[in-house]
Amino acid sequence: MQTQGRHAMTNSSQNSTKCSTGGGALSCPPLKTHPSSFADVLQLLGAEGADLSAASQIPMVLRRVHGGESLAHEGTPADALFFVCAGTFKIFRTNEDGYEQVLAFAIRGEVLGFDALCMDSYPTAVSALEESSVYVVLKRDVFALSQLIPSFGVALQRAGSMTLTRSRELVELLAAVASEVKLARFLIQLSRRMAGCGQSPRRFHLRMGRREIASLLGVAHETVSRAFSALAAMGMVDVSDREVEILDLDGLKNFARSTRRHLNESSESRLPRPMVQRSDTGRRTMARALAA
Amino acid sequence: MQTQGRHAMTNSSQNSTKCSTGGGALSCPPLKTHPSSFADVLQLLGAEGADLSAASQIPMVLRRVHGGESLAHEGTPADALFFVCAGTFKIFRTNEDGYEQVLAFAIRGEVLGFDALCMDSYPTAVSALEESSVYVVLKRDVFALSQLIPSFGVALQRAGSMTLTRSRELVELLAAVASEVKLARFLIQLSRRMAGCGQSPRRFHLRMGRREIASLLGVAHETVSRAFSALAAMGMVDVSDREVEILDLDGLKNFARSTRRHLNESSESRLPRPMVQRSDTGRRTMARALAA
DNA sequence: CGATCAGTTGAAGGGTCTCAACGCGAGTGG
DNA sequence: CCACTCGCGTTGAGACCCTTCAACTGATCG
Repeated sequence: MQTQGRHAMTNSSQNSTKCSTGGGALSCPPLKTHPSSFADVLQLLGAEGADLSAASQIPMVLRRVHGGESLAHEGTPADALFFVCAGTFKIFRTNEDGYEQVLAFAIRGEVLGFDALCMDSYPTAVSALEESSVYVVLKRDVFALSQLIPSFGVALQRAGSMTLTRSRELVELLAAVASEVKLARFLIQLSRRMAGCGQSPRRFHLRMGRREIASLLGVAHETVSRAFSALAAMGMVDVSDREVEILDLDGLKNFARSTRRHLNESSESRLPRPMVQRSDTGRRTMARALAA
Repeated sequence: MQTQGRHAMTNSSQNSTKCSTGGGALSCPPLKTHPSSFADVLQLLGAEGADLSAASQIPMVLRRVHGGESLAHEGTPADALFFVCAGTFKIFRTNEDGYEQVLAFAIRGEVLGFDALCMDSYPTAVSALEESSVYVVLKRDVFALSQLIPSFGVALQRAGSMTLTRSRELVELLAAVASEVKLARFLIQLSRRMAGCGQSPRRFHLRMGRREIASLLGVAHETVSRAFSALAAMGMVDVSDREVEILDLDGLKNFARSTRRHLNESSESRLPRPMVQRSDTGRRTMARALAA
């Protein structure tokens, strides 16, 4: 689907700060109230249903979020937690220079605002990249909810733990590789997450622009563009604007293993490496060789 | 204190994989058992004491960890959660090439193994950088403990949230700056965390080596060394091996604000920068000018 | 005391940033 | 309807920061 042209999402995924509501997390029209919402959230987070008749007085609404709309603003009072039901979100911070640093992308099943549990205001901003929906839980209700529905507390812990794992994977991605390898790892992570949501792991539509990917990966957006071209020239992927198809997943995974130092300081190397030769970095050579 | 020479911690902070216990988190001699341990942990995490007489059958021990010893190995079954009571830890992953990617450092008050809550085996390894101690809580007891001592569950959530916030700050650090700025931001974060533990925010002893800092920051260790020299030449810090003194915290913070693009896509620049001239990137110029 | 390792510094090369130009699509308003 | 504007994505060219290799110092340890 989505056979529309190049910038189909342009009008909705532009610079945020548009039609955001800011405060008042429950101020949007609730499409659904609490009879089965708890069950939905628990299923969303991968937990088994339990005695969820207890918490009938605690509000939990499904909120619809338009593309470009903000769920949370950096520095504003943090009153709610969100569970992504559908759509895509970006988590970011805005520098005082105006530079937008993307910290993560979130899709179905993930929790938003978990980093605000330990403080009074949101440390990061959240905005939707497309038409999305989230379950809203007020922070002041989290404790009671965890008491009344124990599996909710467990599921919340698991979701937070998962978010931390994702963030650590991102650190690993950012810290020690060349730009094409960064992009390859990013695509693999994305592919895994899409598969976890029942989507195709080989072919998907990027909800974010090149600039946002570049911000996440810590490179210039031109470099992301060049990296896409390089991966395509290597036959790993097929890219047409935001439509991505992974042609050679094994090759991509193998390429994503490239490290910065091809010969590192571990003296007694556990696995001897016979194929790397001196006087050549190896990674760029590998890319060029495969591209030729 | 610690007037010893350059590599005082060498024998204890060397390559890990030494006297690690691996499995069996409770297999070390417990120095203390549960009467007041819960109160200690709650205070450690910044929560107020509560009805902690309920959970007298749940084991919670204070485990001593020697420098270089591992608390968790990547991929081994995850059975426990740890709360740092004293000392310093590094969280890292080892690439199949043997390259050690540091993901975070942890000090007093932080939780270790939170990312393992959502899976069966530890996704990251943890080892001590110095003589340290942690409270050990078995994963299978976390649920019961949260039920019996509600403030424990809240404190655990807060600790996880804090860890996620730290990880996001690290992503921000890694993603978009030059090496000296990276180091400056790293030092500022470290300073803040030291202050949070009651230590001096201006003068402290680095528990980790240049290679480990370099791995965290995603640069070569020589670059870290040069960045230290550059910050010292700018008069920001005074560095003698692992002893660091921050001389000009305001200047350091100001310098840490430097972004990659000195003229970014925000049209109306709020702070005009008069000293940068064309045909020069500006950040290196700034460093050299201050160093001269 | 030789070996080893952490840390520093220098020199050369290359990958990335930055600036620039171009094509393209969408929205706007004449 | 169509020029116009705007933003996204791509590609090229030059400058430069970082990586890599190398050598050196100093300290620890067997």
